[in-house]
Amino acid sequence: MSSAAPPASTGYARGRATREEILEAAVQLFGEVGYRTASLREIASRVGISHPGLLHHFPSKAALLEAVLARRDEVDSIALQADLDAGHSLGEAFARVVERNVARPGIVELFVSLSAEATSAGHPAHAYFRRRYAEVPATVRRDFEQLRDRGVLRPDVDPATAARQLVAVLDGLQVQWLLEEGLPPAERVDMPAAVRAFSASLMVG
Amino acid sequence: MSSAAPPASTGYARGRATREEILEAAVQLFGEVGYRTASLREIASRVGISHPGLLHHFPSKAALLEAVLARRDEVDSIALQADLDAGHSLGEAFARVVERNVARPGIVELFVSLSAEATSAGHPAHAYFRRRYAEVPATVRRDFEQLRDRGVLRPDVDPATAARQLVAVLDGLQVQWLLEEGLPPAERVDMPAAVRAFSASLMVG
DNA sequence: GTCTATAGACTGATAGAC
DNA sequence: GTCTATCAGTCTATAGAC
Repeated sequence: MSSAAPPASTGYARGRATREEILEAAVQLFGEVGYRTASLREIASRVGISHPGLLHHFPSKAALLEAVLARRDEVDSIALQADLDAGHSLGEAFARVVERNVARPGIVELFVSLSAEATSAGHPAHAYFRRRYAEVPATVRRDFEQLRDRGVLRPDVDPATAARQLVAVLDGLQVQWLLEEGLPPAERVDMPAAVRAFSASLMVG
Repeated sequence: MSSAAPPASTGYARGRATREEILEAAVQLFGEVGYRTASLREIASRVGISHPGLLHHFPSKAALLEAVLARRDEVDSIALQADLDAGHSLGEAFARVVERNVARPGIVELFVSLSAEATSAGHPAHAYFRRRYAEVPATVRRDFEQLRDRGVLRPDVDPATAARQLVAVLDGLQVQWLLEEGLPPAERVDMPAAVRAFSASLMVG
């Protein structure tokens, strides 16, 4: 499958490959300039097709955004679940998500740009991010409640507050990290280390 | 001065009033949809003039953005300094900044939108936010170092790491808070309380 | 100081050929 | 599945009248 196979009469294999390329280019450009400022023409030209060609695969710009978010969710949740299944704590699993993202700055840019943009009510990703920010801190809170019951969480730490703080630290560090682009690595935030340090500061001993 | 005075032959007083109105409307719209998506026509129409009328006061869109940022810096730094002069700790002064911002959601939206947008190298506020994110954590770090020397900071807390975390918590909570708009207040993050809780968790006993 | 008119460029989406 | 051509809308900025 894939690669340089000539377009078959079905056109199917070529179509699949292009769909992936489009999603990849869209992640990149949405990250660079945000959803609203990104143009279908620019995304299309980056994968070597015209913008009506792109619209054959995704019927509208908003549909393309939905597909981008659905794909990120799929990839991330599989990797996260694998880390949890391997016995890592939730905090450590988060740190490993960050570790992977540091290697793919486009993903970090995507979520920083989109979460800020989607803050406004009319944005096509508004509902997505509202759901995400309702669910993620709640999941972390439940995890912290279990840790508290097992005596692992520091007794003076409130699970709900700490969950919010962990998510906030994650998001806030990404902005700092992006704005330090080009600095010598030693002067940039070490995001995975910072996340681990914060998690550790919530636990006993 | 100000108010319903008829346009004098100098046109000066009227001009000053309009400049303030434009800046206010720009803060609002830049916050709502970001700098790039905001249009001069929309800002102009919100203050009841045409867009060439607006461009008489600010020669370009980027100049308008600069003026908005300069004005926010002025207002915020005066208020922050007043709190410090009144004997409040830096952490408490930050919490009070947040307290004021909660009453003016447009300001929170402005900084969340712009800091995310300005992450990309070509953005007209890129240099501004790079400077800001180099200076603010450094100032907090110096403050924490003094607290450590006076035995107020918990001995296991690293000033530099904690400074970064405090700034990150501030930024991250703003995103959470904006995405919880419309929820009953009890379910929304209490940002000032969360900032105070985080600051307190860094101090001894 | 504010306006109308306009230049010149870009946008998302559609029609229809191949 | 991809193209060219095009529609109807948007944008920043400028020219020039009043």
